[in-house]
Amino acid sequence: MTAPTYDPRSFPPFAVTVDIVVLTVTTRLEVLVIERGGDPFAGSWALPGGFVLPDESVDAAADRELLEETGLTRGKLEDIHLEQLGTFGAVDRDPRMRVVSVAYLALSPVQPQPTAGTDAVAAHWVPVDDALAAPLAFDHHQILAAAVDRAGAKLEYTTLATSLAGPDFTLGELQHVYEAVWGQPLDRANFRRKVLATQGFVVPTGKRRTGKRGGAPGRVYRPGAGGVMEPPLMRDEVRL
Amino acid sequence: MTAPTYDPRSFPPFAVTVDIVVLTVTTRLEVLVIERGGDPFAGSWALPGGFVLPDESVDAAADRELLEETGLTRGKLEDIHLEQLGTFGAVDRDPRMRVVSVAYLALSPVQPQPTAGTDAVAAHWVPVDDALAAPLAFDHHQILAAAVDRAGAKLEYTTLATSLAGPDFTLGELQHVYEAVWGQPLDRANFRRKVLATQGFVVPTGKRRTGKRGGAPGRVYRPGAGGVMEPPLMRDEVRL
DNA sequence: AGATTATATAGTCTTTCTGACTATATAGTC
DNA sequence: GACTATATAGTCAGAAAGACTATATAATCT
Repeated sequence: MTAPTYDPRSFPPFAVTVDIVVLTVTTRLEVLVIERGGDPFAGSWALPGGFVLPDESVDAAADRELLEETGLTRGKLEDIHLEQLGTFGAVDRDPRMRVVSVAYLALSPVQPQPTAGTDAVAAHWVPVDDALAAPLAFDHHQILAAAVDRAGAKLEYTTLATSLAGPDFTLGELQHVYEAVWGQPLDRANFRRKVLATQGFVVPTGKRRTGKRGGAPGRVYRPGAGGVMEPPLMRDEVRL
Repeated sequence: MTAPTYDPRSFPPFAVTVDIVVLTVTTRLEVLVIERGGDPFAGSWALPGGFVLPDESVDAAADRELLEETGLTRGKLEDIHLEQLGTFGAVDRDPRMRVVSVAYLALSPVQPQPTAGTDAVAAHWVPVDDALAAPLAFDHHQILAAAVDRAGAKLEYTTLATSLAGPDFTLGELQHVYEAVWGQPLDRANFRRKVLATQGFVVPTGKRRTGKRGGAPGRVYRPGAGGVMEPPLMRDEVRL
């Protein structure tokens, strides 16, 4: 090994940060970004995030940052799916110093007014397509792309879409989540059949709700307990 | 944010390491472990790994460690699948200092005699079941369990099993890879049908090979170019 | 040598699931 | 009141999987 003995007194010091891709679905798939105030990448969009503190785990840092950026209280936070996405550790990903960033994917059923961080930058929701087309700071384009890929893949074999569809939803709204994330239309009848046949996907509430543009009022469901769909719900192709 | 402004001159310093779960299939699923020489966890098994150096990316560190531990040359390394598994960042995962470890999963078609590291510890292959039953150092039990889960899941929807089956293999040997990773028997005829029907899974070499215990000589295949299986090849249940 | 055992390969049949499609009811909008 | 959007129920053909049978080949046991 090039590194000598595992010695507590001599190791290369790194900064470790967390970056969070918070996705939500309105009419389209959107992501929470902040506008950078200072250099480098001043004025560019970036993902919310920050340093991991010495006395907190990396996962706890992600929890904390999500809370701080979205202003969500602890109780509501439990409704937000948060999972580790991957770690990005290129040597020159931050021009100032050596930073290793652990990226997280969060799925929010609501779009809270984001809180501007203490570094006084604006935070807001933007369509994912716009964010991917814009020049993002650091390697955040790569991170965002990975997050969208992961989200799309997870909708195939888990019931995670309910995490994006709100506290309750009609099957039409749930279908819209799939179509927004996958960027492709689905057959309504077949989608219904699959969702209703999957144990633990949705739970009927007994209520009905009418959409904005008319149409018959659909039954309202809550997220079920289930996790894995087997066999999966599949899309045509994976968009690259 | 609790952390003040993103300031290059004041950040909490972390040690960043990589840990590698190298899996292979012989008669069973096996993992490469090292025997720790010094404290903490002296005498315990641990995953191979080491510090990320200041001038290399995290991915490059994983490449390097794999090379050093297995003694594989660059050319052969290309045959070994290596992917990031996840990052483990609990506050007290190393009793000596704050260490964040990026874990990798490697799938080796061969079992090279492992090289003892410069820290003079023995490295050897052990059955995964034994490793999971033994008291592993640090949080390596958790990492190994995550690796086995990931490997099992990936065999379902990718053609990655060929990375574990050797440079060439019969369908019986490929089936044995699945059975070793999943810990469950598969129907031979149905397995053949699925593999041969999946584009890019295997490529016939035209040769035949006889096993150790007799039986008709099977056709020998090479890994195909394909990546994703759709629909996936499924097992009965996910073992937890 | 012949029986036994292990493996490889081809094929059948039934059930399940999907994709494509039709029909009908309900609610808002032009 | 016609039109449009949505919700829900249902049909039908094809694809795929699970369970199973049959047959051929090679090593090993007796």
